[in-house]
Amino acid sequence: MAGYSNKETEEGVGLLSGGDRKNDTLVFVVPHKIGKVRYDILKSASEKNKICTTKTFSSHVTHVVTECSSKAQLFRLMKWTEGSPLYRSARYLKLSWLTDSIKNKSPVEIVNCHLLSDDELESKCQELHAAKEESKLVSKYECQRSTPLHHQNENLTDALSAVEEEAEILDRKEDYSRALAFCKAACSLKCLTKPVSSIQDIKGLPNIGDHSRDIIKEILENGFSREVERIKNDHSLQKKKMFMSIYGVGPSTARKWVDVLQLATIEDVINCPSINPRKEARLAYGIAFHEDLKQQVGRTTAMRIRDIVHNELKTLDGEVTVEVTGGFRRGKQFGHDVDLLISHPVEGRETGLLQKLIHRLNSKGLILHGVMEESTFSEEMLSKSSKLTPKGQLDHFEKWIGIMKFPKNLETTPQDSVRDRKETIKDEFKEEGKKRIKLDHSLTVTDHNHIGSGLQEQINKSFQKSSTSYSPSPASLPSSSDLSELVKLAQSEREWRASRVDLIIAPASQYAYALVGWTGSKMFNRSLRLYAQRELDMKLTSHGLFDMKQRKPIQASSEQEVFEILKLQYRNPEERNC
DNA sequence: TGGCTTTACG
DNA sequence: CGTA
DNA sequence: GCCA
Repeated sequence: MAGYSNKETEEGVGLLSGGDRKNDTLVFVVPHKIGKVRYDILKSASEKNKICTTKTFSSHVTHVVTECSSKAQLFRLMKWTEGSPLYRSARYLKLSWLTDSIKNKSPVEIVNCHLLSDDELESKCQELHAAKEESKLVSKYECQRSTPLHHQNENLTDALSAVEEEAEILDRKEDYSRALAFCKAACSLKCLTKPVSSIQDIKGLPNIGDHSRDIIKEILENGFSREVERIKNDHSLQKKKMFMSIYGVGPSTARKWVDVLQLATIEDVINCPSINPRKEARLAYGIAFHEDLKQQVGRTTAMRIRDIVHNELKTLDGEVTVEVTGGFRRGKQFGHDVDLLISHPVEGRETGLLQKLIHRLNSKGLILHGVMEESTFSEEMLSKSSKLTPKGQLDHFEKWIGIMKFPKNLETTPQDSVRDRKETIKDEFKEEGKKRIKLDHSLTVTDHNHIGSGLQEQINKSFQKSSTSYSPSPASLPSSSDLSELVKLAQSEREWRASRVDLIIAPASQYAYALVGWTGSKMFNRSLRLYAQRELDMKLTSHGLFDMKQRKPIQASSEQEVFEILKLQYRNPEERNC
């Protein structure tokens, strides 16, 4: 078929199929069903990408694109005759070929879904119907649905996320909620099992109103949204986004740096005399190690950090458990930080562990920077509306938020190691049932023992190899958080990579709730908590669940039990990627 | 038109 | 204000 | 912005 399209025209211009040379492509956009405004949008977008379009048919036309649903309909409309040699010379395609080409910035290869069907009756009707049925089944709360990490509508959710990000950075009060709205709209698309191909497909989806629908509609029709393109081309916004990727910088600081101080790069920040984060060490480390921290942590690295931490904990108490939570537990291959949930099967034996752990890690030179957070949590706080609860009488630390040094010589990522790990995790999920706690506290511990000891040897070797780069803090670290000192350290030859790590301690009684909370996603938790409050009159946190009617806390010993109490179908962590 | 998860810590 |  |  492709062979026939390689032919000579009157002017002797050789035409190749697939548009090997952009200049050879002339796209006839059939005006029927396409308004003037839309044609102008398509035309200017095409021209930007050096694709020529025309409103009139001629012998130079190489591609005919149309909104008509079949070739038969098109020929009837144009009053063409099927047999005419003139019309046979071009390819007959759906408009999606042009919009895909605009997205691709060059004519794309023609695939099956671009072809205009010959039949008037289409199987598409069926698809539409199925999609419509599906969207009716999308429930109101995100926590009632299965939301996989990868889905069928990433182009649309990316667009909505872009609008969401813009709202997050604007500093009007109502924008916070606008951002939430776009986030929810994207979530509704994430749980669909088929790509949205027509605006009909999103009829009945929750959380998609006028604005989101218009954005989706525009992308379906033209391949892009003018609002999203505007956001992508907003340089000031992009700078703020970049600054917000610094650990310790939020919307307010990013706005100040771009709008007031007129900074554009990390170098500008480092060299800006009016920025002196001496007071806030966290920010100084965030700026200095931005290169390290913006790079995503791989799954294998996350698991190794877990093993390192577990090894240290085992010297303190053999029964302690460590679980990787956060995005990795939901199946992500990369993450911006590593969340480790630490617990002990015996209630109370977890107290004081975190301090000792940090001390040990520090003495081995594995800690770059960190902040301990005290916990004042008590049962009454769940029920009490008043905020004044006196500080905990005991030194009780709930979490450590910091930056660890990960030895580069452990960074090797053999493929089978990755696969092994994935399977281990999957098995843990499968087993996760009635005997969750038991598994955590027996089988998994012994399982990791083996991996751990080999690792310990490697770490020990690293220490011997270069005692200077791993010498314990604070000896090798600048005593103050002087930014230029830290930048020097960050830019020096070092044998470790800085990684963001969160260590969280949970007593056995709170473990199930902590696991749900720290596994996320953030959106899943918001939805879960809103649902608990609205539908059950219960208050959910990462510490527990409180029944507001009975005025008493409700215990749970596994994630399954938490879902059960909340009258929700259980969702695997991989299904919580809202 | 009010509410949008949670809410303390550093 | 930023982080979880 | 979306919903009750």
